Amino acid sequence: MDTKLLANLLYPNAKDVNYWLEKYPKRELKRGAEVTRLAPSPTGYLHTGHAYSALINKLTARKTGGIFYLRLEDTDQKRLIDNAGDIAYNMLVSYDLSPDEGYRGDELPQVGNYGDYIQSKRLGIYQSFAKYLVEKGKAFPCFCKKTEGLEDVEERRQKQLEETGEIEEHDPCRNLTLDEIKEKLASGEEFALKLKSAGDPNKTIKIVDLIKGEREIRENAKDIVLMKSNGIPPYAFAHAVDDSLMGTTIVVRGEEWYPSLSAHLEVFKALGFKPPKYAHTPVICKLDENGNKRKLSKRKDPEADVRYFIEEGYPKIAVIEYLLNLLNSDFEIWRTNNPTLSYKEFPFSIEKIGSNNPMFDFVKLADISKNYISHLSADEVYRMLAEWANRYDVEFFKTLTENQDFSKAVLNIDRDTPKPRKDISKWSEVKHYYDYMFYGIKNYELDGIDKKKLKEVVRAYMEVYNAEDDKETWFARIKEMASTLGYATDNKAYKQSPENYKGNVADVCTYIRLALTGRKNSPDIYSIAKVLGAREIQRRFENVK
RNA sequence: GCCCCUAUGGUCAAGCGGUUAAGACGUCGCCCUCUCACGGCGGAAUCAAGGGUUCGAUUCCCUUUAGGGGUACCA
Repeated sequence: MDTKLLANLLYPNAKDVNYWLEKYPKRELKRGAEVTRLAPSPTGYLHTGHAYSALINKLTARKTGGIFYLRLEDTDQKRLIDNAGDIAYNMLVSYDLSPDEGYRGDELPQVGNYGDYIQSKRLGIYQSFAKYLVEKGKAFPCFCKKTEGLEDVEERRQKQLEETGEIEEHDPCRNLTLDEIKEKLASGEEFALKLKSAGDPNKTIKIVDLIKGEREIRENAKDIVLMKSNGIPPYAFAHAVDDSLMGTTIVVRGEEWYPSLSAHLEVFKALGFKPPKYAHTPVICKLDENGNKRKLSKRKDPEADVRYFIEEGYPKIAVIEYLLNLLNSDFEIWRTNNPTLSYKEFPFSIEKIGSNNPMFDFVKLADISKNYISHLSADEVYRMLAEWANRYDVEFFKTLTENQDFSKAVLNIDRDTPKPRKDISKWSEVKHYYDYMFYGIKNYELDGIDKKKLKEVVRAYMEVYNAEDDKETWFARIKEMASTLGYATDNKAYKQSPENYKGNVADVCTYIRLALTGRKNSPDIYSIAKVLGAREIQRRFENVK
């Protein structure tokens, strides 16, 4: 068969591949520098798994002095969603995972010399390489009726299995003669371009996966589709062409790609390109209703969308550190040893990524987040909280910003100490946590409380309260008052013979706390009183008395 | 069905032929304490099962089981 003729027949207008090869010369980078990329499909949101990959990519590029770029894989027209590219880019930026190169949202121009970074804008490039493969006799047109989605394929495969007992991997159209092809073309039949696989499934090839290590996989033998009949390449071909031309050195992708690796490798080989290194990452899972592990799913799990964490008000760094902890489990040890360093200083290693699919753990996330927040200053907390509230709780934002000093004072309670409180894990919790500070007391937690004693204590305390007291005199005063009312001021004495007392000083404090906050538990009441101020305190006492 | 991946406490996991099997979260108890947190101390809890290989297996091999993924003109 005259493949040159065929190639011209199929792609009469395609440029020679050398045009592109010259346009996109090899990157000049220092030794060891890795070029990584995130290549999401713009389908409406950025998956938590994307953030996870992006982190690996970004850290690897930074560590080696390389480049991390963003490419949009919009080759499936059925699933495209408006603005999805923007969403993806903005999410990366907001998590401090901005790409160094590539697509930057619909507003900003792309950066880098290897664009376009949107696949649908690269059709000419794919055509050239498709034509090249035809010329080399490594690809052929297939005129079979195209299938529409998974059901069709399953049906066809099932039928094939029943008829022949096995699934034919080589496509019958690879045997079409030039005349037959010409005829079909002339009658206007659409064609898909398929790889004429030269692989032998009984042979294996050795590969090295950065995460899985050395492996042997079967050679590909499937005549996979290189160009769909609509002229757009599917993932496999676009991947090989783009990552070669763009100079990607490490492809980080989910483990779900691992089974198709041999096919991808064959495409690289056919193209005459050296394949990149691969890192197939574990997939983040969760436990479903039936107790089974399963992949985080966009439809069922809100946490599959990274925007969820922002909406809930988890600090971005906390989310990143949680992910990092999943990636390299020694991160935690490093973190405790280096409590003030940025996670960016952590010696991240792709090889240390485990191969188990981790379960997403909100409790752990909350813990990391609480630790992170506890180390922030009141100013920082205020800033981040206000930023969050401004978008997600406007009413609270108003309250918060109406009196900045007061808000900051509230947020500073038990904060500026060697052992700061760790009780806030996300911004959406704060309003409820401190509602008695911002909104007054709606209702009192009175179950199990002796109201007579409560009133008695509050009345007595009103008499002796002095807003000028420092903490020690403040407490001394409470003790004194407690004592005259018949409460124990010494815990041990109280424990030994509780019958001699009305209660102990802890109970007295509980009454005061109740009057001040409406709650039985709260941060330090001395600080709370200070922040509330003398007038407000009097008011609150009056309410209870 | 076929192919691939994975398997250490409830969760995340160190480990890479000989260990009292780290650590973190959670959980439980105690201490500290004006409550709650924080902090400190301590406890309970793990090598999926069965075969090999070996002087010796959590570690290497096989089988089973379980879970995940793939088997698309989706990525």
